[in-house]
This record gives sequence, C-alpha cells and structure tokens, in this order.
Amino acid sequence: MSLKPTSPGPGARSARAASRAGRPALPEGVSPLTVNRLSVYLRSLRQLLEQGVRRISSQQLGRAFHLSPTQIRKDLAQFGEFGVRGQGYDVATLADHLSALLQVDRTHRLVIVGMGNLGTALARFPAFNTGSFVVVAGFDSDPAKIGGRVGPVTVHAIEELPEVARRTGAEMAILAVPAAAAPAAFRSLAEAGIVAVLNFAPVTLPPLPGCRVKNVDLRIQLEELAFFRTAAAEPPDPPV
Amino acid sequence: MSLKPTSPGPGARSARAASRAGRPALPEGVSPLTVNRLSVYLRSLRQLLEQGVRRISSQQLGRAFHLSPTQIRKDLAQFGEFGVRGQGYDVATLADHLSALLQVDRTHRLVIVGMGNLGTALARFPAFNTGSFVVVAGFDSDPAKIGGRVGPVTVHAIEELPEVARRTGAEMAILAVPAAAAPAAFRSLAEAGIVAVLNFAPVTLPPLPGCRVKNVDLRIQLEELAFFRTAAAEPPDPPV
DNA sequence: TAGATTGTTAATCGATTAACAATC
DNA sequence: TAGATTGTTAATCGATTAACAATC
Repeated sequence: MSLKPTSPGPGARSARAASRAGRPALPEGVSPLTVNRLSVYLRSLRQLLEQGVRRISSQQLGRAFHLSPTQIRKDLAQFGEFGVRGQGYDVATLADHLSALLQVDRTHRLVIVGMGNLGTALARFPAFNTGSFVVVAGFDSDPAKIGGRVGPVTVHAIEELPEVARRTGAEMAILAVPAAAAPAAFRSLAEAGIVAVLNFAPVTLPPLPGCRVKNVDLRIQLEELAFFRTAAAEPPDPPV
Repeated sequence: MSLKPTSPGPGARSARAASRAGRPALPEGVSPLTVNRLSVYLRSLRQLLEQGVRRISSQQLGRAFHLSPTQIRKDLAQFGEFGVRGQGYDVATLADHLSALLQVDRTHRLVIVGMGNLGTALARFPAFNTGSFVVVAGFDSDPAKIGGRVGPVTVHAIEELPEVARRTGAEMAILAVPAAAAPAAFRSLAEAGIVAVLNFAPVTLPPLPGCRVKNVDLRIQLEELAFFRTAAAEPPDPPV
C-alpha cells in the first residue's frame, strides 16, 4: 500500500496537553462539537469499509456524507497526521485511529437507571449493545420490577448500585428517570464511581466532580423542530 | 400585577424578518442553539409555575437552573420585551410567550416510522404524548407488525403513509429505522407533506425542500461521552 | 515533474460574555 | 429618589471557512 500514515506520536504534536502526558489526545481542550464530528467520521468510515472502499480524500468523504472537507482535515489535524498528501486517507487505518481516539476500541459497560419506557428500550437498543458498549445492569425504584429481567439485564434496587457497579466494572450510565428523581440518582452514580452519564431526564444536570454528563432531553429536540416547522411550509418571501 | 409585559408587536422590532411579515418571530435567522435554550427556559418556567413562583429575575433563573442570566436576556430580547426593568419576568406570562414562540401552544401530530425497540418506546414515551405532541400512527416494513397496535397507535405499511398522514393531519415524524432504510423513508415523509423529522437512524440526512431534519444518533452521543470519560478519572496534572 | 490533496495559517463568521444606559 | 434589573451595545471568545504552502 502506498499510504504510510505516520504514527500518532510525532504527528500529534499539535495536541499540546496530550504530548505533555505522553498519551494520545487528552480530552481537555477538545471541543465536544469536534468530538461529535469525529464520531460521525468514524460511522462514515465504517460504512465505506463495508463497501470495500480502501482510500478516500476529505473531499470525497464530504460529498458522500454531507460533511465539510476543510473541517474534516482541521478536526483530524488536532490529533495527528492521518493522511498522505496527494493521496488522501486509508479508510481502515483512519477508522482505527479514530476508534482509539474515541475509546471505542474497547468495551464500555453501561448501567441504566430508570427502567420505564425509554430505559427499557435502551437496554435492548442494538447501538447500546454492540461493539464497544454493553448494558450490564438496570436499576429502578419500583419493587415490582426489581429482580426481573429486561432484555439482557437484571433490574436492581438503586441501593445496590455501588455493589453492582463494582462487580460489573460499569463506568458509564444512562439516566432515564423522571425529572424529580434525576439529581439524586445522578449523585448516586457519581458516588458509585461512574464517570460519564447520558441524561434523558428533563433537567439540566451540571457535572459532578469526577462525573461528566450529557443532557439530551428528547422533548427539547422535538420542541426545537416545532419552532422551525413553519419555515418550510410557507411560501417564499415576496421580492422587495 | 405590577408587571406589564409589552405585547410581542412593538417589542419584537429586533426580529427583523418577522416584523416584515407581520407575524411573531420568523424562524429564519434564529440559531438552533437559541431555540434549544428557549425550550430549556420554558421547561424551567413550567417547573417554577408548579412551585407557585410568580416572578423571577434572569439571575435567579440562572442560579436555579444552571443558565447564564445574560444569555437568557439576550435570547429573549430577540423576540420581544418580556420583562420589566427593575422587576424581572412574570413567570406565567413569559411561559405563555415562549409556548407561542415555540409553537407548543397547540398540538403537533407525529408519526413514527420504524417500530423497532426505539420506535416502540417512543410511541409510548410520555414526553411525546403530552401537551403539545401526540403520536398518531406507526409505520413498519415487517408484515407481522402491520395492523397491530403499539401503545396508543396502529402500525401501518409505509405505502399507506400519504393516506394516513393526510387523514390524521400529521406534520412531524420520528424516524427510527436502520441506516440503510432511512434515506428512502425520509423522502417518503417529505413527499407525504411532513415538515419536520427527528431522525434517530445512524446517518446524516440533509434537509429536503419543505422538510427539516434533526439528526440525533444516540450512539454518537455515547461515543462523545466515551471520549471524555477518562478526563475525570485521572489525577490532576502535576504543577509545572 | 505535474497533479492531487494534505496540514496549517489567516480571514471570516457567529456565539457568548461583560458592561452599562434605560427605566421600572 | 434609590435600588434593581432589564434590554442593548461593545468586547471577547471560539468555531468555521478560505486559501495556500508543503509534499506525496
């Protein structure tokens, strides 16, 4: 193969904080917007891989997946030199680099707190149970649910969280409880050593020391869409 | 009441496009980031309303819900003068204004395309079936599911989409099909007159004329979190 | 070498924050 | 009037885009 991607080592010299620690790419200083896009790039590369595409330029990638070529290069450059000038990127190699960067080259164990509609669905959700993520336990306050199984997991009482988290080695969590219960549940998670939480409860949880949160109230996404909904349906402005 | 919020009319003079059309706040020119926050403000105000709080300043609102007071005022100012200098905002009135702005003062009918794990859960999801949103129909390609019921809705074949959409008056949709099926399903939705789609499929769907999309691949949210997951767990950098 | 495409620097654009005059 | 808090303008910060030199 004519592509010789440089090792992350020398190329990563622009990741200032990282080089200091001698590890790939320290999270601090990287924008969540960038990380989100890296994840989209990886998703796209995986699709190319399935199609047997071996090499691609930022421009082709942009056309195929509605991305900006400049931004792709800028984003990647933050972490190393993964391409070859004049040639583009090796799909498999770049996918590997991104997997390592995003930490999806290993398995993350998740617990789900709140086994209502959404929690239950997420326990069975393929995207949360493939490759790098596995749901290892569920928690609920309803005694009727405790001890039962939902999809692949057993439902526990929230009091068991510290013990179950330790035993299973869980380090991430999905929070899908009602708003009123969310702050306390979140504190329990942080205390149990969970370091990252995807929060579906309709409250903004600020991060706790040692525990990052991403708040994704789905109703808010729907309301955002409702706001913009008219624009499309309307006749264009008359010319001035 | 000592609060006399001005009508949207004169106050909305900074919403340039809107005043031109003589309607409240035209979507164009408003950032999705702003709209998302408006939705968070509304959620917060509703909570205050339940607690019986009648009046609040941007600063109090910020403290209570982890928001920036300056940003609250800036965001609101885009659409009118909803507060009273020296006094703050009337909770109920501001909530009403925001509801109107976000179009959640009326009911939006949703269809769900793809009745797998996630689609099924969302059909029953309270946040998608309360107040301003109702799920009115489901669609799936699996003949075994067609004709059946899921929570509140009947499952139809995708071919029936135009007819069902017309009959129910649906104007928004949730897309929860596999990646490969998403683009075609999205086109069908746009053709059936759906004007806004919340897309959970792991592909980026670019907007179609007359139909807006919000792409919210949940796995990507999880991967973003995985990237940052180490930061918290690590010992702080040694002092230089 | 000529053509292509990267990595990077500079220019633009947009969003957030700070500061303050207007005013209840 | 004095105190408070808005709406708004100006300053800062960050993110995206354009342009191009480096180089395969």
